[in-house]
Amino acid sequence: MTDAGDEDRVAAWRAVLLAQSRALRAIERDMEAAGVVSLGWYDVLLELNAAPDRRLRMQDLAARAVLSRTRISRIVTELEAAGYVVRRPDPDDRRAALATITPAGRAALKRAAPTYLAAIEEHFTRHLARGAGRAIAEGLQPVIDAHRELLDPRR
Amino acid sequence: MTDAGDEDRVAAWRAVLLAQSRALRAIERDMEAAGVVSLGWYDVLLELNAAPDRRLRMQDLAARAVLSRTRISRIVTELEAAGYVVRRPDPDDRRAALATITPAGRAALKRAAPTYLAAIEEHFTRHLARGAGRAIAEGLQPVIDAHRELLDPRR
DNA sequence: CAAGATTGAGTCATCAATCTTA
DNA sequence: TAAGATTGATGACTCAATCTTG
Repeated sequence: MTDAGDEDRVAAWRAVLLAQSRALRAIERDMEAAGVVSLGWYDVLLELNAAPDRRLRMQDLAARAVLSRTRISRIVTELEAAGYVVRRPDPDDRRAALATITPAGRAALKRAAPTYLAAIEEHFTRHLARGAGRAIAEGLQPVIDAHRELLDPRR
Repeated sequence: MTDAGDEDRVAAWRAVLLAQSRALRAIERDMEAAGVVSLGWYDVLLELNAAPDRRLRMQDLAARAVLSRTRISRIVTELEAAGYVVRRPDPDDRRAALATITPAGRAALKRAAPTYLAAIEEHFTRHLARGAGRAIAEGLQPVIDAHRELLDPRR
């Protein structure tokens, strides 16, 4: 059953799984406690804010964020109700919907940013040894890229 | 709003988040397609199998696996119905429940192991550069340990 | 009254089906 | 007929309340 050699080969995977699930819970708790937008909302607002013209098609949003296509749809509906985003059909391809962040959305993002950054520092970054952050980010990038191509070959 | 310095400090976190969510989905799909136990079940069976006497209290199971205390309770109930685990009160402390893996459970674990290992290789490990696996595992360990202590100071 | 565990009720996320436009 | 997106139904997960034993 999973001998020592196997264990070695899955160690990095299990470390990612454990570190992520532990830190994520803690970060979400902090954001909830601070009364700022949830992590899901934050991620969507962050990507929209960074996008050209501050807007993105649903699909591109899903590819960038850590969320499924359907989940994006639901979250954008919530964000729209909160006034943080507007959704309009893409004039170039009327099947597509463009989500655009509003000034209120940018304000909410700005309010949440300090909590978000502090929580990541407290529950994740703070524990990393010198250089480990870069090694992790660069080490994992090929994994992320490989799956991005699978999802969306044109990128 | 999140300037370049901030981005650097959260890069490792976002990489972990993205790599985990992408790879996890793919691994779960493979296990589902192969008709073997789910990742949740696998994790519990794996920990039980590795434990002294092949058994663990619910709480210790939750601390080791990537699952909450309540979720463990639910999964153990399912595993028990499948005949993969038995649950008995701990004779030393009758408040506690001990979950023990059965021979059928070990067989299920053994059947799932090749798919599990192959999926991790295919969707995660394969993409890592030489040495990156170890750097990631060792780099993240302090994060995991920090949260373990928070959950359970005696360990 | 605290610790270990389970359960009822509610929330969140996903799949498959659907709607609309290309 | 396919691509983009949304939604209805369902299953997974979590919180708080509860039960039992220390």
